[in-house]
Amino acid sequence: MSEFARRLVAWQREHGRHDLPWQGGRDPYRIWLSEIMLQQTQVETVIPYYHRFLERFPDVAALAAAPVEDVMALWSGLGYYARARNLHRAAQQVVERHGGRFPHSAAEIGTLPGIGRSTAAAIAAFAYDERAAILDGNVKRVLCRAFGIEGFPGGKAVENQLWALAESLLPERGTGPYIQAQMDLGATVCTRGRPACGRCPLQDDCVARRDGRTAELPAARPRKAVPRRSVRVAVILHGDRVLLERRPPAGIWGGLLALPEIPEQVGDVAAWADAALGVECEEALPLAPLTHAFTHFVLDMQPLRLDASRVAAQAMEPGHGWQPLSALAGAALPAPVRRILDALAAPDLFSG
DNA sequence: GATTCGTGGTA
DNA sequence: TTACCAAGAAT
Repeated sequence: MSEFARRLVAWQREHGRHDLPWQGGRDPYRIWLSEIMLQQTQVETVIPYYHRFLERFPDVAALAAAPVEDVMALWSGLGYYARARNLHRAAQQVVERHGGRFPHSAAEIGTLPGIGRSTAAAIAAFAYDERAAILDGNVKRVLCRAFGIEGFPGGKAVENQLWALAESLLPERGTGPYIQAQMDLGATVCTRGRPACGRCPLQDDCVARRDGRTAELPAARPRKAVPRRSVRVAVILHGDRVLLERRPPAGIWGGLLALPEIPEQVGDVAAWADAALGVECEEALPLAPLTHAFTHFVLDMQPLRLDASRVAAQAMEPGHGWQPLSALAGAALPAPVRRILDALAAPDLFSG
């Protein structure tokens, strides 16, 4: 075993994380679920979602048999909703193509939707002790600092270099504890800002530490201006219901329920609601605006409240998007839509 | 190879 | 306030 791996594993035994909800077992379903939820998402955010999801879908068969809408609802607020759609699709593939038995090799696991090279390796290592390297944000940061790797690690060239390095450092046995050690070190010691080098098992050999360059490695993503967009959305109320629309599968908030967007050129919003949605409304009243920041753009949202005076009976039938306000807690809503509707139910008395 | 996908935490 | 980005994958 390389000295690198030996020190990491020894450190992990003493100082790593051993009591996370998805640790301690070998159920590939639970490991898989945790790995998907943890993609680009921090541990503390995932934990409550993980428990709720397992309670509703205790195994891959239960997940495969569920309507995708139920899956999306349990993912509401977690972001990157394609993960939930892919998770559901993959569960159905496991049932149909693998007889309900999760595939046993990283190569096979990696063919399932939503599972790439790193996630496949993590599942295979934790569930089946397969010897396979991972390369997530933690590992990239640890390797870039320890070995003084230059260049943005999200770029293809540097990433290939890191994959090769990660493979070369793999111990012959005990991949699970080793990759857990890499992730734990990155998450708790070799952090992005203010790394705790004094507690690091690699400090004697770390290039970034030696050269005083922990703030420069790994290299930051190249700059890019973040575009800003603004949109008006309609909060149309009728009795105890609000009108929501199912977003198309692809694109932002794919498959979720959202507030209808008011086209930019519309002047008379009430007239638009009548013509476009078949809802006769009173005058539109502005609610508190909010800003929602995505990774790649910023969205300014101006919600307008409209009270429907008359709605076609057909439009009130199930499937037409009128959701009872009481059912929103379990609905598949994006975070800002949930925020707008929550404010509707409990207005912030101090906002003025 | 570059973009597109959420959300919340941190400095 | 702004910038950055976390157990990445798909296109």
